Amino acid sequence: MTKGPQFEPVQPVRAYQRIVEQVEDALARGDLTPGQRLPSERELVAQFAVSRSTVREALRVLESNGVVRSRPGDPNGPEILPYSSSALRKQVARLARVDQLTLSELIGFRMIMDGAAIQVASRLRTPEELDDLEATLVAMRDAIDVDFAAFSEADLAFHELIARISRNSLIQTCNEVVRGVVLGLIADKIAHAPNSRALMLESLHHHAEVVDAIRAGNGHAAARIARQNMFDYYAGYVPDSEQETLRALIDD
Amino acid sequence: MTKGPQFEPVQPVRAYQRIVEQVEDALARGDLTPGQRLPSERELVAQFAVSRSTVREALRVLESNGVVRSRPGDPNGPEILPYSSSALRKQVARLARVDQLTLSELIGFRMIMDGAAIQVASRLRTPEELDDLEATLVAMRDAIDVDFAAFSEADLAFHELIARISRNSLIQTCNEVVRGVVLGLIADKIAHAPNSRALMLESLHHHAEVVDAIRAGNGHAAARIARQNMFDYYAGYVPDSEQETLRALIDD
DNA sequence: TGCGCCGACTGGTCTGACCAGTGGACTAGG
DNA sequence: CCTAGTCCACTGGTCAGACCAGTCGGCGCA
Repeated sequence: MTKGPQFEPVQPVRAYQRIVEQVEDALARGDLTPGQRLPSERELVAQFAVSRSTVREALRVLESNGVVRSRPGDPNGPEILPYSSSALRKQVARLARVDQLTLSELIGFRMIMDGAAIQVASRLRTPEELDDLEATLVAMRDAIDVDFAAFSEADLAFHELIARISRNSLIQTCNEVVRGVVLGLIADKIAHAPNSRALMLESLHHHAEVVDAIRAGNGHAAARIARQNMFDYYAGYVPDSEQETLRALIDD
Repeated sequence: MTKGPQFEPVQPVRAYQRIVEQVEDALARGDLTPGQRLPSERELVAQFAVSRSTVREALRVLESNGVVRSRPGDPNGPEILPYSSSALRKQVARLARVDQLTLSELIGFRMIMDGAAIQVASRLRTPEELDDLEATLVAMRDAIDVDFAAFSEADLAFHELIARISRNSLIQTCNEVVRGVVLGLIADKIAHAPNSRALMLESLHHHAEVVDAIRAGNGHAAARIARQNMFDYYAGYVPDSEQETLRALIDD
């Protein structure tokens, strides 16, 4: 090795950090499963042989990681949560706010991501899954008559299904997370747009075309339509100067 | 509205949570910028008019979100960190461990993601960026003679450049995060593989082909080669049963 | 000028206390 | 017997004050 020994900066391990590790390891090993309860804070004090402040600092870390949730007064201890994308979403939302991630980058990410997922899905889909997609279209149609929130939920179900068909739960999670952040930024504007209903109908139409293309096994076409749809749906909310960048993503 | 009023569960806002919000808002507004220091804990106690325990619980949350870092003995207060993907990576790593995300899903995600980024990049790249890519290839060649870690770093630079050319920092972050998690799982195995050097050479060769295809403006070919490369590079580390799923991702 | 000591800080941890909630057990009243 | 109300043990959230081991800047000594 030409570089010589690689020393890393040494830093003390905090007690609360070791508690966090122990809990997360227990979760990874399966000794702890979602729905179970952690002992109460005072009980943890005894088990870990540290002070309550230390236990609580560890719990705050676990809580912000989406691992547990504490509820005051609950006779059972903190609850072990099932994995949810909320912690990831928080990170991405922070990225968007603090790191100047623009709306057009978020949308561009979705266009790329969703297009790729649809392309993969159009090859892997089983006949049953095709039926499921059709069913989702019907649900979307019905939801239009309710309100935007309902339509949005049906749309989410569609994309979740696509991600599931692509056999990759990370895609599903990513899609869900970024979609959540995007909607958080502009859902109100869409919901109150005067042509909201027309937008929903057009989106539904595009979705149907996507499903047709998937049925035909034409992944390229399906992905292209999906990207076009997302562009039409969202592009109005990004500055004109950035619209061109997004438009460039439509064709592959 | 046909659904009636939608009540949301009301839950008390904790003091430490409001401190977290205040700090993150200040960051979002730009009142706080990376590199700056927060006041010391005892000073924050005075400013927020809460106890030190509360301040510390808030700091633990901020710390686990990658917003600040505390160092004992530091005469300056906690440091405001620039955004880094470390917090995101922690989430994805947890997802991988706890939520049974498989290695093949992580690799599949990268194949899809990176392929899409390369496809976009091959259209958007400027001549200068093409030169930068060539330069990265040279760096990779040199790094092979050093060790695997160096090669890995040069490879990271290549992918960062691709992501940057695709004009989307979220892609870059995602790529970096998932790449980090994958390497964390199998870097040792690759580094100590007997044919490690041959693998690196082959990978370099593929990268060169990708650059050629990008220069030619053939996004499809570039993406396909990149996916193939990633498959060759990593597939040996996933169970046979899952290799087929990955192989299906190579062609588009 | 250079070096080492010192002291004023830092964050990490601990102790012990109080409070407002929660929910189970217990009890009085139907 | 069952219900409704009370009570109480316990929860997590917060507080005040203390000690410790580090860190680092400045002062004074060689």
